[in-house]
Amino acid sequence: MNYSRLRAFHAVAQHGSYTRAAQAVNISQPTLSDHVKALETDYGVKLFKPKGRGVELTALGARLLEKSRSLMAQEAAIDRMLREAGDLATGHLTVGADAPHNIIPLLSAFSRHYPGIEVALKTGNTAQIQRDLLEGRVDVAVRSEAGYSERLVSEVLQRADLIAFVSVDDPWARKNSVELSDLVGRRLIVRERDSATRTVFEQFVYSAGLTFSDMMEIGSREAVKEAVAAGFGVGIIADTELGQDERLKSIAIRGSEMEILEYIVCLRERRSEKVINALFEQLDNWPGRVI
Amino acid sequence: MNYSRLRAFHAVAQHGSYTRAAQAVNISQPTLSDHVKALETDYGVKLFKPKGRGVELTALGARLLEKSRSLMAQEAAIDRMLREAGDLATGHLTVGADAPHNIIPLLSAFSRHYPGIEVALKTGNTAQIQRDLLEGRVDVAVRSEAGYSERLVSEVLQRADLIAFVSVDDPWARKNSVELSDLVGRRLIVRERDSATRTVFEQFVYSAGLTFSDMMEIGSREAVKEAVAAGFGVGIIADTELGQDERLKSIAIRGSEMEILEYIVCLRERRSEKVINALFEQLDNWPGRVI
DNA sequence: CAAGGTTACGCCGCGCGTAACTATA
DNA sequence: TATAGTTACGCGCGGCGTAACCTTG
Repeated sequence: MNYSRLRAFHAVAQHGSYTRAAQAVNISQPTLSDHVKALETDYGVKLFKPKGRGVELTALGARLLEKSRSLMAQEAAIDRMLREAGDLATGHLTVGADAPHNIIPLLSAFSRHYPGIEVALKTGNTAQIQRDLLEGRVDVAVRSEAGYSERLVSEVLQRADLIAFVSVDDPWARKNSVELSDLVGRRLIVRERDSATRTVFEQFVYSAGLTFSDMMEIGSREAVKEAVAAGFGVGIIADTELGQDERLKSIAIRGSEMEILEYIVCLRERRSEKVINALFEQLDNWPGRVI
Repeated sequence: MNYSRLRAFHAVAQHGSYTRAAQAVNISQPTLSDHVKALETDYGVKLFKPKGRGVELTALGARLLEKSRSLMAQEAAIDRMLREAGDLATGHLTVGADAPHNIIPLLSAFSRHYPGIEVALKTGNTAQIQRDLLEGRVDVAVRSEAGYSERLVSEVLQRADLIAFVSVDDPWARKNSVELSDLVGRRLIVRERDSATRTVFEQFVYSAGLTFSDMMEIGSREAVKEAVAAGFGVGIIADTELGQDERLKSIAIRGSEMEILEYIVCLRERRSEKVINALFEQLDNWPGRVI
């Protein structure tokens, strides 16, 4: 008796369709098909029969579903018990982040608070992090958009505004703020497409009906700062990310609030795990949290 | 929740020791240790505590054992249901044999009787077959000795006697029987050591206090026959294996009944599986069976 | 032709064993 | 010193996804 196979059967039986089950449990449909077939040939039984262009349970399949329900319930009970029993004296927490910047102080505090928990931080682009999260390779993720999926829950980690910044040698170095439209004449230094900063910025630019002809695209936050410091043009960045750099001067952008949000996200079904819950609690009590 | 890990915990908890559990479930002890540790660190809990030079359950471990017992019972119930539901209209049966000779007619009849069952025959030496059987790569095995292990059950497939045989041109070709001691002066053609035939033969020779100086060892049944047909000497073989060969004459060996048994063996816990049971029933009703 | 299921195939990680190491009586 | 458990490490199979194919309304 192989549990992967039984789980596959269970999912298909409960959803009444391979396709829907595959979506629901986030496993490819051919895999489910394989597993169910393996179950059937191993025991020499028939669990589903074709119906229309879908499938339906055989009598035996229906009996099996009853039993598998009860088994899954048992499993859930065990899982719940163990999760509730965890004392946070030991364990591990793996965080995935596309931009590790804002999460680090939180993790450092968390780690001090729960010294027995091994904390790991995994970086990657947003898509990688998303997959890692769905497939359990990370416990929580830090991302710039809230969860798309029904399967995810999130809380705001940080709220920031996009600002412009220039070199202290720049003619604008004396300004404290500009209009979005003022940027049109300048060369802009921005992050690559599909970075959170860039996405938000372009969205605002678009809704303001503006276009910029002279944009320089640079692949990392640090490199953007260096380029601006070297006088290449006006940088765009989240205010929290600018840091203290003597060579740079920040400039607010009036009128449009270019808000950029960062979320901490986890799978809904794992939200209640002791370690994950502890992290969210840490966040709720976070003095440095700007909302 | 990972079932391998839970099973590992269950085994260790029930047997009260990693070592004993490892023997009982036929999994190496480090593997069990790994799995239990993974369970513990994943949930941040402690399930066993050291005691003397063994381990004992923690309070949480004891609670988990209760639940895991119930889950294992559920599993067994599902397994039983599916096994009993099998209708032998489809499925598969893999047989391992060191000497495929005697099993083939049985399998052929079985296959005719249950055309939906895919029958496969896997050959190999006795040790390989033994491992395949214990690790589930074959459903049943055909072997010359009954199961050593408590975990195996067996039935006699065939009972045969060792006989001598010579070329029809041999001076002995007119004899119908000889004494074991008569063989001393002749060159004997035998199978390799650790073949069933050889093992039984040597055992009888030893207990009769005889020694043979002129033995020719040949690596296959067919090659032995060819060598004897070519006049190299006197062959030793199971009577059922001689077949019809115009060039050969069989000669009984008087006095000592050199009996050689072949068993069909399976894991005790799988004896009741529909397909396996059907094979044993086929054997019980086997007209060609010589006992 | 579109929606759903199956077959074919290749990759990767988990589960496993072996061997070396550590600890306890 | 012997027995029980842990750590280290490498291998192979099973679980998985992608892509192509088949089937039914």
